[in-house]
Amino acid sequence: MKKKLEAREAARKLARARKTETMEAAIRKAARQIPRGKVATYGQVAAAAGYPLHHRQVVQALRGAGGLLPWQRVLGAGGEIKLKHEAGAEQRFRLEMEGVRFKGKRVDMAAHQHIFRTWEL
DNA sequence: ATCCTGACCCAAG
DNA sequence: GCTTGGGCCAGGA
Repeated sequence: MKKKLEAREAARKLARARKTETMEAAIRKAARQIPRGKVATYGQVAAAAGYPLHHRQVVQALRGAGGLLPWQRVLGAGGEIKLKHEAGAEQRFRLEMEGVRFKGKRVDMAAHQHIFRTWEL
């Protein structure tokens, strides 16, 4: 009885997990395309992954994947770093190490914005 | 099912 | 530059 319910619950959970995994995988794939010295916005990464309007999930994906991704190359609209305090300082530091130049508080997007290759979608 | 939250985005004033 | 309001979406309590 109870066992059956548990099994069903587990299956449901798995299906959900796999679904989101696909989306996150696509997002990670897109994020990985950003080369050193280049950057992209959350919205662009989401769109490049095939999920426009899912900029928020990009955050989830980046947080989850942790150090396996060039998370520092993903910025908010206008080239703004959206992280706070220490994390934000580290992101800026990492980018500067890659040669990314800042215009005040924002990244010089005109010079460093990565153009995603549409045929890789 | 509802409510809240988040490394968001954008147009207005 | 600023704040405000509205829109978007998935995940967790």
